[in-house]
Amino acid sequence: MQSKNVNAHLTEIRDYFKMAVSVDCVIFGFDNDELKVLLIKSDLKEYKDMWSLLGDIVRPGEELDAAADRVLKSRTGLDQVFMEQVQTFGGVHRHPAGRVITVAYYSLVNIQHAALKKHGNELHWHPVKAVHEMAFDHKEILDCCYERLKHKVIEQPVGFNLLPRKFSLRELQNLYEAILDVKLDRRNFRKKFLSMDLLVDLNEEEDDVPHRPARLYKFNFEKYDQRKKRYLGIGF
Amino acid sequence: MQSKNVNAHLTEIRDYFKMAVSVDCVIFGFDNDELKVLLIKSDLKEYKDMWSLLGDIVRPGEELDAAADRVLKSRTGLDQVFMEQVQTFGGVHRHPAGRVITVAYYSLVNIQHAALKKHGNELHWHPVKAVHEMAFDHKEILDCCYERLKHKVIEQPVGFNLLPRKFSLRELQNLYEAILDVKLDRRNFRKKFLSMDLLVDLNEEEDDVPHRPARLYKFNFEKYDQRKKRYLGIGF
DNA sequence: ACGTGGATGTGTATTTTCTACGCAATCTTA
DNA sequence: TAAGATTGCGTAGAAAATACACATCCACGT
Repeated sequence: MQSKNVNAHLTEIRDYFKMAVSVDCVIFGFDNDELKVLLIKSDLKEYKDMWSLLGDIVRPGEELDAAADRVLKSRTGLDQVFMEQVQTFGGVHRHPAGRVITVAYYSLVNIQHAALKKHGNELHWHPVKAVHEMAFDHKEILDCCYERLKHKVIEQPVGFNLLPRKFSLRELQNLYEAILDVKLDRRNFRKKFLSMDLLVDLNEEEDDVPHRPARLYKFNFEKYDQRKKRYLGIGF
Repeated sequence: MQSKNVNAHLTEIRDYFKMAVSVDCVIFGFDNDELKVLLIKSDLKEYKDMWSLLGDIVRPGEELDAAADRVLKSRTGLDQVFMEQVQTFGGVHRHPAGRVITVAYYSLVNIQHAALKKHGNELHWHPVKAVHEMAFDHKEILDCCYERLKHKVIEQPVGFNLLPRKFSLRELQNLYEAILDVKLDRRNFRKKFLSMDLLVDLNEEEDDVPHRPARLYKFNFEKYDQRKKRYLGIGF
């Protein structure tokens, strides 16, 4: 930003400082072999009974990431989960109350660990594929974050954040198939993941399954963090 | 007591609408086999004589993308160039004038087509690798956009936006080598690009080169636009 | 007790892509 | 006209992605 504009007439400056900034969180979970998103019923009369993302105004003196963390924690009790800023939506008329620019985040949570705090509002996990109409421009934001997630999981193993600590390769594959909406070959998927050497074999087995139980693994976060961000396959 | 609380509440609400939003443009160009970025000397006393990105406050009633377009056009005369929103920076103290949240964009322009409008300010193309200290948090923003660009060019052929309409494969390779800061094999690079079938052989040759002239190509934007966004190599 | 169903765990062959080079052709300049 | 530098093309080997077969294990029903 150029200072010239900041130093313009004071009245102008006041106009410029009349915007509000909010954060909106697309909170993804995984349950029942489906990718889900946490939504809340809008209490704005303009969007009565429509579902909306979890968000809030950014407070004066509050960092953007902190605001997103606060929203997540206040609704799910969770913190220190995977979260990433995605894009900022600034449509002039996107909010009935005035010019509200919103910074969109998505986060990946273990749906079992989330302790939903309803505060009287209706809070619900929705299958992502079943969400259509939403309040504000939230459907657009959801779509944008979902695309980012798809892109992310094929580059880096972030899917683990959606799973329980212990999981089988089948569960992991179901997760990828659900997110990417593709069918994957079981054996190649297994080879691919085991060759990354990021899974720790727990020498445990599934329980309570009506068939041969699978081995359980956990993700090796330490090794992943140590390892340099892998060189992306440039191709040329 | 009661009224005091109400007043406090009102003040709070007003505080929420006391932020300013700006856009900052990382304008990339390519010249002399170097990736360059267009910077301007800051005239803010806090950052006297330091280089900063081109940006401006988002006006009331102005879309974010429109603000970025306006900044680009006002300084370079260019419009309808490749531009992408990257990330939003909201550090509480990032601007001396108050809480200014900035949305970062990067754009790719043909440096020859840019007609710099100096307005008395110092405007200059800097080699990206030679930029170190900058005003505000602009170095961080530049780095972030540069990383995004690196990521982008290995996924989609956007580099053409930095080149003249007619170019040789050598120039194209120099571009990629400069952006990615790698050395590429000449023959494999050629094969890779020709196999994409996005280059149109113009049956023309370079001129004024002290060696065998290379064939000139142009990018086939029509074919690229028609073609679906290629399925990213999932790998599993 | 035993076979069946369904899912797990491992291996191998094929295809495709990436990578590493060799060499002739072309143009400029000495 | 030879030397130097760069372009343009092709081929062989390595690595990765893909396709596919089969044996093993556990729960359950008869």
